[in-house]
Amino acid sequence: MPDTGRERLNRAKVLRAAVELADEGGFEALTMRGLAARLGVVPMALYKHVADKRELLDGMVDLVFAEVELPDGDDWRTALRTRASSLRQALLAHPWAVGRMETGTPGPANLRHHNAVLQCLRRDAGFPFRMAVHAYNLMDAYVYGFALQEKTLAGDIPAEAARRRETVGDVTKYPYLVEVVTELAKTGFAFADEFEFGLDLILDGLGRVPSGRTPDDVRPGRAR
Amino acid sequence: MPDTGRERLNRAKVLRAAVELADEGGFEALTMRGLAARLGVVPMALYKHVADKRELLDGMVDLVFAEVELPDGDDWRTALRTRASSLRQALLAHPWAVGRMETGTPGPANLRHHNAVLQCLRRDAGFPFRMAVHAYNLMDAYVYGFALQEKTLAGDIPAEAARRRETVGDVTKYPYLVEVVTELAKTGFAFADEFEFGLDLILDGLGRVPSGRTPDDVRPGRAR
DNA sequence: CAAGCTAGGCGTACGATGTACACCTGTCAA
DNA sequence: TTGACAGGTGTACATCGTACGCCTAGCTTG
Repeated sequence: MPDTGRERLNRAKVLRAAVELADEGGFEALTMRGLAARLGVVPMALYKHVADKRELLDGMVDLVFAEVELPDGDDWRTALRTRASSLRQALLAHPWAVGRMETGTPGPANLRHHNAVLQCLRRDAGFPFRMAVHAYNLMDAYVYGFALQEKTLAGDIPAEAARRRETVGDVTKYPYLVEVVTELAKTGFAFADEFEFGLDLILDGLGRVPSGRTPDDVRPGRAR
Repeated sequence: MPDTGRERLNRAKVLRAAVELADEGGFEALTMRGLAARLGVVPMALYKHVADKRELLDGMVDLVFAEVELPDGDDWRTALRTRASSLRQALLAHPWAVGRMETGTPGPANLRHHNAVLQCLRRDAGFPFRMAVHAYNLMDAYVYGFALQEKTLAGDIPAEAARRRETVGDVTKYPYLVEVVTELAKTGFAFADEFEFGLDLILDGLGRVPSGRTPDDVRPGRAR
């Protein structure tokens, strides 16, 4: 008789536990066996709620999407800025999700999110279609890429840099690298500032491009 | 007697074969056993040339770095543009490397590359230190993020989009998403153009920021 | 209330993976 | 001639995802 004291499982509980597990131990800690253990259940029990590990991941990713603020109110630039920061925040809280947000089949939160961003670009910002696509791609590439760097460079840039001074070996061979390494070790490195610099530059650029007029394939500079 | 007809293995051959294997079959096809088979050798033979799989990957990544053009000659903007395009190209040819370029311990090609880019930013472009760091982070985040999108969205956006129309379900719920899906299915989607739009916008922004003067923490707009 | 359906647990088993460890054998230096 | 050693081999193990079948509590239905 399966101990009736414990509540029964359901999909939502499995997904939440999976997210917690991955948050705590990283992606490689997310194993069906480990997840089952955390839920006080035998591994195969999970497959009554999730088809396989890929589908599990899809569900987890959608939970992350659900955490991201939708662009709303304000003017479009601050709306976009807020959603970008929120997206970075979510990826920072769930590093295992970096590089997996757009894989697999999209869940409801995913769809809602993309629709909301597109609405902001088309309706609020008034970008012509092609321009909206450009803008969306640019911003997502930046945020995802930044999150990737932030994850792999793992926070402690100064420490990492110091440790790497030996790796560099012959100091005279890579003077500019050495400068970065020593300078950052001294002055530190704030990912948040770094992120905002790029985000502002991008939003400025998007604001500068003629929005309401040219219907197709606007390019900022580089006449060619 | 280990058949003397075949050449002996060495580290470089192992790395090259590993890259080929991953290029052809994707990252999950890169297994020690598969690699050994491709080299006509027993799995454990590889460990005479590579400490473990992580080190193997480090070596592979450095081969990719070696393929990336260094910024050189020209004015700094076209130099940076060239290296960014080249980096995207390399990541396109080796999708398994996306998200792994800055993990593990950096190899010689990696160090040389980063040093060269920093030299371009500091010496040629004349950016003050902090600004150079900002610029580098911004550009790498963009290129890496774009490569990530290009990899996960897997090329055939129109087909993908068409297939996804069913997934979206209630069309009235996500009108802007539907627009993108139908429109891209019709007009197609060129990653190359998309990439250049963002790259130009970023380079323009970097060119606009006062380079030679303010020594610290320059921000493009958004006075606060 | 009896019967039986079914959702949701459990146990066992299999193939794939990375790699530790011991062994074996040409090749070459002393 | 001999002995070290670089480099290939074979076996073995822990860990992973998951296929397949069983078992039972509790609800549905006559």
